[in-house]
Amino acid sequence: METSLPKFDSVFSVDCVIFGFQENELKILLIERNQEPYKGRNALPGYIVKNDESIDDAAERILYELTGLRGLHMEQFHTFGDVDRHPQGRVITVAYYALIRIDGHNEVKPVTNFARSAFWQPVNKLDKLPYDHSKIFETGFQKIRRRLSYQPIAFELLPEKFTLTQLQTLYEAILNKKLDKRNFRKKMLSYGFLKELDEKQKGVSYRAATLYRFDRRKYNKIFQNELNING
Amino acid sequence: METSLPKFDSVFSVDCVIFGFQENELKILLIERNQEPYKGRNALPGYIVKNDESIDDAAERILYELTGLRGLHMEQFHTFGDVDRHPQGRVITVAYYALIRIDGHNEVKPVTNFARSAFWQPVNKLDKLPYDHSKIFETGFQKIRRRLSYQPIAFELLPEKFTLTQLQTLYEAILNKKLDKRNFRKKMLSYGFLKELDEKQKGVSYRAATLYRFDRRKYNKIFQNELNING
DNA sequence: AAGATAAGGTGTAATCTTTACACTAAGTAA
DNA sequence: TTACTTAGTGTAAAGATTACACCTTATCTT
Repeated sequence: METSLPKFDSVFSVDCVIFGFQENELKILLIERNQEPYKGRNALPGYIVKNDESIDDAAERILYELTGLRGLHMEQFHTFGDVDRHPQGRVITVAYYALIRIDGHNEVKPVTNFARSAFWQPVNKLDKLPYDHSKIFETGFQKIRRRLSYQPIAFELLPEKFTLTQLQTLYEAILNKKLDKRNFRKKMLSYGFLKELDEKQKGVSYRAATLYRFDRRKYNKIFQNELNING
Repeated sequence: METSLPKFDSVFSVDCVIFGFQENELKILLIERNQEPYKGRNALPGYIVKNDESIDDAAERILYELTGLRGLHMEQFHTFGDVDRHPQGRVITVAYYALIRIDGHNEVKPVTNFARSAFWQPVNKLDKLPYDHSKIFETGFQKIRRRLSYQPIAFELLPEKFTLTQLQTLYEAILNKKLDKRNFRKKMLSYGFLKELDEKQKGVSYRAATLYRFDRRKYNKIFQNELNING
């Protein structure tokens, strides 16, 4: 299958691990490939960096072309450069992650026809991915897990208004362990960047929980200080 | 100066930020370049990755060729890919750092003639470096600083036998702040991976301090657990 | 309307960690 | 012997983390 493909010398590409949270599950964004190799297989959104664009710019462009998502804050986390990681030749790939709120405003849909479709896949229902994409995903997952333990990045993933239980469920999904409800709430509220709203959850068949909103201004102030203390 | 140089299409390179500790100063390893561009200037050890080697392997080889150092544990920390970061064309560079004990067994000396010399330069006496090497250094420095705050990596930099004051001075150099002597000692000793020796510091004109040795076995055990707790 | 169901919401005591702080001890040099 | 310089040590207060269980409130069912 792969032998008839053209050989090229060396290129860089970008691969994206985009995390979202939907129906109480942590998910990542996959595309269905519409090109050989691995045509028809699901993979991380990724493509080749152009010669006249920085890798950061490439990451933005590629994510947009393959999924329609734009303007995310993406962060580089590792570069994968094994000789045989790509069947067509030497491809070194820079991996990025981002966290995004899945809502009505960001339907995912490829813009070019390199991808046939884009969709959210729960992280614990991931099949083996082509190339070394499974390894890339695992590395990225570890990075956000570690990062969550010193920076409350989870808000990026939640809707604008959320309940404390949703927040906790998300933490549990990322950290992969149960947390104590009272301690979790105490700690989160103690940060002071959660604003309690005069609104309750709707459409549940039990007692509705209070909604909260994330106050980015306060968060930045606190996080700034933390940086200064450590560095 | 740069216009007469050959243009190439796109390549990957590796740059190394190697930290050492000598005479109570934190230093990094620089080379004097023996090739255009920037011939005669001091720069980070770095060179082009071959087409048939992984970037990790390339990092090892390049460091050896330019400085004579071998077998270090190097860790990738960031990839720099701005379009114009290299005057001759598109060069994306993967940056690595390592921590090393400077002692009699690792004289630094280039093996190829791409570098005229290799030497240790105190981090707070660094001039502006060519390419974006200053930025690469800064990023690497930030990474080890952050890493030090959750993992006691400083031992890599010290001689086999060291005093607690040396250890503290090193911490202070990396974190760039004064630490409390009593609290520092209490904390370091509480980890349990420092072994007190029956030996004292020699050649000082004041009361000699007790020497300690780092117990890697115990350290690994503790660090393993920490990983499990957080992940 | 009463009862069942299901999640929401709350406080305290014990333990551990971190911080702040200052003097005596020991060795060398003059 | 004295002066100098760094080594080495303890404690109390404040803060953070952990473990733990019950009542409340809304909805749904009968």
